[in-house]
Amino acid sequence: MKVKQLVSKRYKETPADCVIPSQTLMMRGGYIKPVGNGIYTLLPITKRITAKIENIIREEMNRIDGQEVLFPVAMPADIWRKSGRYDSIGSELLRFKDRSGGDMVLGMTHEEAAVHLMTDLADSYTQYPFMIYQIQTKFRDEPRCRGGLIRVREFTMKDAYSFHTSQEDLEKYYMHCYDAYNRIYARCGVPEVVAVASDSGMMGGKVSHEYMLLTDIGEDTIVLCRECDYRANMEAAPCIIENEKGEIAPLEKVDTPQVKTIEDLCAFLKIQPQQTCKAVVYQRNSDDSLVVAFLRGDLDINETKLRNYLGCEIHPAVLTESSPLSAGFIGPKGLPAGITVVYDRSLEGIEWFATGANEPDRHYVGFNLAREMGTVTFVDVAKAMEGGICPVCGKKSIYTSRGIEVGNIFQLGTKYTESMDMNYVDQDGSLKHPIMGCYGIGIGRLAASVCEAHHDDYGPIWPMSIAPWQVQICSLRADQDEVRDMSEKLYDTLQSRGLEVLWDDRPVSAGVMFSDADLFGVPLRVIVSPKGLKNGTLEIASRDKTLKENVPVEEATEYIINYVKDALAHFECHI
RNA sequence: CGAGGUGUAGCGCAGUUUGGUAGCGCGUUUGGUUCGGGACCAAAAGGCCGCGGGUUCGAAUCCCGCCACUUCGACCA
Repeated sequence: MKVKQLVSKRYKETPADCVIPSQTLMMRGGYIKPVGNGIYTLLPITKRITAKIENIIREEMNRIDGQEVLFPVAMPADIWRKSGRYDSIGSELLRFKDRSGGDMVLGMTHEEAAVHLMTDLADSYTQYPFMIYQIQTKFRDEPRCRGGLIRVREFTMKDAYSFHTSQEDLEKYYMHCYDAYNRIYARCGVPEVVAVASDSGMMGGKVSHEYMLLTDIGEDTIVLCRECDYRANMEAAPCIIENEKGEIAPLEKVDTPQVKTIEDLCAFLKIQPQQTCKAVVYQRNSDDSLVVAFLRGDLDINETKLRNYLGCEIHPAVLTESSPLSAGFIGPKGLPAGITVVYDRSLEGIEWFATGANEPDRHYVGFNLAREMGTVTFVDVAKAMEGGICPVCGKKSIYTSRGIEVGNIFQLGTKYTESMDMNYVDQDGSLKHPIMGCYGIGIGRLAASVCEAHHDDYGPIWPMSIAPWQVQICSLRADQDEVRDMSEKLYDTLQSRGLEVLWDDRPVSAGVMFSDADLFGVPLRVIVSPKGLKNGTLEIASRDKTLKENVPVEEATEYIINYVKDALAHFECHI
């Protein structure tokens, strides 16, 4: 491909509203063009990258016996009604009507389609296990898109669904998939992507992992241990801390005028946040009934864990004048009836703390939960915190990091096969629901994440395995016959040897050519110039700046081919 | 859904306060000079100033309504 023919345009200036490096560079480099909110056209350069990512994924899915299929994007609502998700999922599921008024949806995930397909096809235990996957467009009407390809509404995803006749078999396969995913990220040039335990959310099921690229611009918070390899999403991480019991003292009600926050309370009483108990108030979405969660004052509530414990959807409460609760002065003792109360286990064993007295401008001090409230049930609903105790190794070595989720794997169980009534006949003649797993990777997000992980100020630095081209030829002064002839010969030879070559023979200044090359991010660059040819050499340089060498013309071809081959072999890829 | 911001040439922006010929830089086209890190000179093309209504002799500018995009938050396999 010649640069002058490439459908693409590079920009010197950063487009407005770019917030992360990959977005800036992909916009400046002519990789993507926004069409609407969270909707992008991928230009040829991006398509070349994503095609390679898809091929790597395909190889790895096939290696674990996956079979590629293609589900529809637009589906009749019926199968989504059958699973129950037509009603349970919010407006991120795009619903519309066809010409005859029938309800339709755009696929945001394909569990329903997978079960629909397999219901007829896998009716005997002898056919299990198996996995089907597809690489296809998803549409999710996200409320908030962000960061170029990092969070969009329409995107390409590899989604896979496995079916099993036992939990053991699912778990065995799940581990194969776990390993396959690690191989995929390594082969795409981001071995730093790590699997973390996660909350399975609306997907149902128990065990799940998210694959995270740890980076400051990530949207998720990851909890990690400095001493062992424990890693979990904040949503799923248990909060384990040590309590100072405190001295037992009589319960005392004190005036605390206008002291509404933990910070105010600590300043007012001259105590530490760990000596307080804070209340967080939610309402159930279904009937707006109140839920109060109490936790140690220095901790934050983990809504996901609270939601899971309650088993229903909730939202932060709106406390008005007429509310039975005194905002800022809520405590365990003397709460009005009819309110669900949840005690976080961070309160367990504290014998002295300050908390609200459920009347304006009053707090209790010397509160002893066991004494005041009797035996209560403690639940884990707080966010894990820096310096907390690792649930695996038990050391106080927990820290947090941000991450981009570039894939996930779930043990689904029978949620969909039950709701959609998919059965098989088992060995003993009984009807059973297959057990499912599902496994997703966002292709565009992965491409952007690789850019996020590997770039400099001037552009992306693509790994050889997914680079849009393997070699770029920069012809400085292509108007001179020697340069043009040498370049063309090299271009033809390399291509005939199976390499992917981008050739820039435009009559532009060296600065423009190099700046554009930086934005293309092609791993290996060959510079053909009058200066070099005078010495009988070509300059060969790597985009990552680890290589810069003048190679004699007659050796250049083999040098380049060997370099590319070696680099590809590192990723288990080949010409 | 909440709070902000922005819509002016392909891209980045000024102009709006105080109404009076629509501008600048980059990019594009043509000619010339340059030539190893975003060169220079000269000429040129390119705009329903987001949309609709209103005020006015006159609106990019003031008023009303709408739309879109966007940032932060809420939300999210």
